[in-house]
Amino acid sequence: MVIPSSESPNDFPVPEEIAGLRMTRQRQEVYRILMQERNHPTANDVFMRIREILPSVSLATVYNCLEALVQHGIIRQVNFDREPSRYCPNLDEHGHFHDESTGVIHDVRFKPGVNLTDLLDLPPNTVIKDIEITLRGQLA
Amino acid sequence: MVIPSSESPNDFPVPEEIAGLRMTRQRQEVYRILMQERNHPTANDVFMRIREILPSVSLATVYNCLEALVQHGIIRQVNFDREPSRYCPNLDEHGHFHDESTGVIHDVRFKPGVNLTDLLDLPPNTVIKDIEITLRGQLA
DNA sequence: AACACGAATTGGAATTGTTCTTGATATCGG
DNA sequence: CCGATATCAAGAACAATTCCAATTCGTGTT
Repeated sequence: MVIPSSESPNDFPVPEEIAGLRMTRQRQEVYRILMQERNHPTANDVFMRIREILPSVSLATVYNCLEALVQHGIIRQVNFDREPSRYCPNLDEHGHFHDESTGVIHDVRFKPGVNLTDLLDLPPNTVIKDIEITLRGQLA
Repeated sequence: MVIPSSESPNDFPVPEEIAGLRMTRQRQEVYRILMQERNHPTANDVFMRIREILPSVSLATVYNCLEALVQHGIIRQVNFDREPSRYCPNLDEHGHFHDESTGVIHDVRFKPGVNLTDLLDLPPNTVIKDIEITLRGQLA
């Protein structure tokens, strides 16, 4: 059983401001939870975790914080089919492997030297802003 | 203005049964619409189109048909972020490029000889069932 | 420290795409 | 033709997310 602490563990520094975004207490906690739980939690997962420390936070605020962090490029939003969105603080270019037998999502790096857009037959003059690569399967 | 024809254009053969799936009239039409409109339509797009020919079809039936076709590997379901699902009759391995300025979705082939899983740093003993690669950007 | 103002937060209602439920209808094997 | 099974239609239900209005908070300025 997890006993909620009145104070959030300070495992790593949470800046007061990132990329021009005011880091309020709620945003700090949301970010901290993402850094701490590398499980690609959903908004609701974050909501349940944050209430252990800041019981008054609303789900809407969690969504607001997540969106603010995403907009400022501090975290990434990851979608699998129509499942609830998940959030990921790993900013390196990477994909996601969804293990269907456990439900766990693994980050997948590209092999060294791979530049994905080189391998695609893209229309000419394409400006790519974002790539998302997701895999479904099982760890046999 | 489009005048609904009482009969569906028979541009290509629609089998009576595919992969063990009974091809009812509704499923035939849904499939035909997807083959005809390569715009990656949403369920609602298909719904509006099918009513021109079969006015009694319900949205639920469109969803049922699309799901049946997806389950039997006849079409593919494509998701962009949290937007409505889109459907695609192109079964070749390919990605999707979402042009943000026009909203159009382009199929993106891999360059010849590219095997995506070779380029990824996957955990050992991984069985991949499905890969989805989506790109967002603009045609400059 | 008090103030003013914009930003952030809350809680609940609303929205949206999709799924479920129920009863009717069609189709298949015998 | 008959019963079993699959499919369909219509609308209600659902779940994730967004919107809204009211309050609170933070920050910069006197």
